[in-house]
Amino acid sequence: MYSDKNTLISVGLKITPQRIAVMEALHKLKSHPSAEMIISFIQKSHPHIAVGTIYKVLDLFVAKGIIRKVMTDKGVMRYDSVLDKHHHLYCSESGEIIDYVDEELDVLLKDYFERKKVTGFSIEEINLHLIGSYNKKKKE
Amino acid sequence: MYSDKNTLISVGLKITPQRIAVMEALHKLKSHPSAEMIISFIQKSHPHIAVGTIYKVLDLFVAKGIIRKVMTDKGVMRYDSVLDKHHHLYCSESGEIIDYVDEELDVLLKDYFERKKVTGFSIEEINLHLIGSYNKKKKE
DNA sequence: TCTTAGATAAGAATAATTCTCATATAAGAA
DNA sequence: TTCTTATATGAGAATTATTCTTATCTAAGA
Repeated sequence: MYSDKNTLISVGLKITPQRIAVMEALHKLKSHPSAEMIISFIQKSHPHIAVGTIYKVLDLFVAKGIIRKVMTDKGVMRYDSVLDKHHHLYCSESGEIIDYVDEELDVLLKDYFERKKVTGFSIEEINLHLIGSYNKKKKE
Repeated sequence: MYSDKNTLISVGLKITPQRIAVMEALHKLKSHPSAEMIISFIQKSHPHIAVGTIYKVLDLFVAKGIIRKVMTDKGVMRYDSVLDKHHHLYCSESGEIIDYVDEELDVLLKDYFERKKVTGFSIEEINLHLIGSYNKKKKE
């Protein structure tokens, strides 16, 4: 797997301490962190890195395809450093967002949309969002 | 189908002109409007309704289950007045969000997750988000 | 018509993100 | 190794989006 520096080089970006710090934060905060979580994390070890810089670097990484923005209905930006095809579990209790990977599911959805052909709409991506909660099994 | 007033009454809310205006806006702006779109729409005909009131009424409607928040990766709140089970098409060009309804898809997903049983995670809702674009067919 | 619990207006406050521009610096050239 | 310069960053102001506060208004039951 690429190192952080190699990733930057591979997309034509200069290696700066601030960018390395952001990438580290994204990898260590595994749970699709919000901008605020990333900022807090970074400022613990790099208190001099400006908030504006972090936002700018995050936007740059999204633009370069190094990370992706995550959909939420909370009105805050969250980020995903895992680029491989996956879906998300949204814990309605904790707010946690967990990756869900299953190739069978991907095939199922792909087949369905090849059959169904949503008229006039060219599909680029299919994301499944599962809302639920951990552990407390509903007794239905 | 319920009228706006009946909807309010059915969830124990008083009928106020501001609430009626918000409901009208939600029904007329069919495309999962952002808070800003709703505010702009309402202030054309009700310039005296305060922005804070609109936000408060929207939150109240979400809390009462009259409308729902829509997931986006844009960091702004958008709302959905259609409560029936459906999925969304996200147009990556226009930003438009369109409802997608297909019972077969719902059955497919339900069956899949009954077989798969995501360990320790109690599913409340399954939402499919299709990202793509209209009309310009990709020549693959 | 009166009463009052709850709703709203207005704008201040907060939170999240973007912008500006002087200064710093990564990295290629010499 | 030093120099150069195109690009990056810091700092905080500005903007945008949303929430809070509280005096006043009002929906609807009595």
